[in-house]
Amino acid sequence: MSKNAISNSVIRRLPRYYRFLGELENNGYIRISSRELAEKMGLTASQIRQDFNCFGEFGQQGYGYNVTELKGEIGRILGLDKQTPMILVGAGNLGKALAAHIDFHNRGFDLIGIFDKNPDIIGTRVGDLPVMDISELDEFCSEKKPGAAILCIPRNQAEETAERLLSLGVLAFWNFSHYDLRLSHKDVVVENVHLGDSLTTLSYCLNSINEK
Amino acid sequence: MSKNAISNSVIRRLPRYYRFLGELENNGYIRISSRELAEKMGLTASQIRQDFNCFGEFGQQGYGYNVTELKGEIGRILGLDKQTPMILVGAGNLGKALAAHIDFHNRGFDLIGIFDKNPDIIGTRVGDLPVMDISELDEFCSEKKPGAAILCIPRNQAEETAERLLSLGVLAFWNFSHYDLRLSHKDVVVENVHLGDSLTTLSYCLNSINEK
DNA sequence: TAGATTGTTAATCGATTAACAATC
DNA sequence: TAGATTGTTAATCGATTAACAATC
Repeated sequence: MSKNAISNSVIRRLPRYYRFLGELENNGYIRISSRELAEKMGLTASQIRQDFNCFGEFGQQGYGYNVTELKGEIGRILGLDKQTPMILVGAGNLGKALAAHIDFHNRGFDLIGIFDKNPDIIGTRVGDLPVMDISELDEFCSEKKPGAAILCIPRNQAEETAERLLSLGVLAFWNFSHYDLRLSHKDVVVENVHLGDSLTTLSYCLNSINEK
Repeated sequence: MSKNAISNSVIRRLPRYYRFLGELENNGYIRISSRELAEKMGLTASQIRQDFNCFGEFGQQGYGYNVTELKGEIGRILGLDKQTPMILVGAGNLGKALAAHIDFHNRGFDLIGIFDKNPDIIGTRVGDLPVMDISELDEFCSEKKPGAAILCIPRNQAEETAERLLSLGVLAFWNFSHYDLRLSHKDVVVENVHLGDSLTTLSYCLNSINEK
């Protein structure tokens, strides 16, 4: 569908477009111009038009963009019109919070299994899913074929677990372990989330305003 | 301390440098060259030297960088040599997970208070802090003067709560509510975290490899 | 039709990479 | 001293912004 290679900067803005268009839709907007959207999002109209034109022509001269239609297009570009089965490995505080907090279905995924190795956690429920023993992982994957996994496990288990999941056919990782997963395998998709780095950035910014 | 305006791209890399240098230190490294560090981090040696030179001269020709010394310098740049008192507003799943999961002290902050408005949560403990009633917020802030806050509250309460905290002297926000905080106040520091956007990006990347 | 706004090309700006003199 | 590697300037590359013809 995409024309050429899409730059990372553009990709990172797509979910935000999708989010804003959803809000506009909820607020009853039927159409919006690039100029108006730019103002709301803190971007330039040029950039918005350039971004959209990576994927096609979604607007109409003299009119602008139809909000619902554009949201639909971007949703399809993001792959939100279908759901990839996903599992969670590591049901500690953070894992449970994500399982409960995230609207997986609207993000292109379906959370179908949760695993941990702690006997105190195994058997408890998170939402409507039971936490399973990590020893059941192989069997579960053979049967249910999850294409993606959330890693909420300690740093030192991340690489080993990732390798195991790869061999079981998992292609994509949402990785919260403090480890920069850059697996040698090609065609593996990783989104590393470093919450600590995010907070550290806040520290930098807070301190640099104090200096002025 | 900083020479000129530092670009956002550089700022975003600083926490990652800090993290890698910590690892190197733990693994017994005494010195490292930009070339070697670049290889480990997946950057170029040029970029690393450019980045560091925004802040000063931390290396030595013919030798490279002393790991501990460089880590110390970057830590100071990031403001990690002191801790800003911080509060958490919203002690649901995600709030509790962050309170338990994040090494605040090593990120330049000190978590000193947790607030919620749900009576079922008020009074429970998260780590060694009790969850306080949000009605005690004003008094607490007047006394303890937190400079930063984590917002783990629903979207529709984010702006109002942020305004209230601002009036109480809070300068910086680590914002997990699904709302792009861009407050009109100047000198307000915000780090918006959109976990949903991160997962959506994973969806895009997963789907684009499938197309090839 | 006239006005508005897109899609797209050209110009600018900023970030990354390459090169090399300085120096440990 | 010779070798290594920085700090820094210059060259390249890519992303953002400006401009405008196309067209609804």
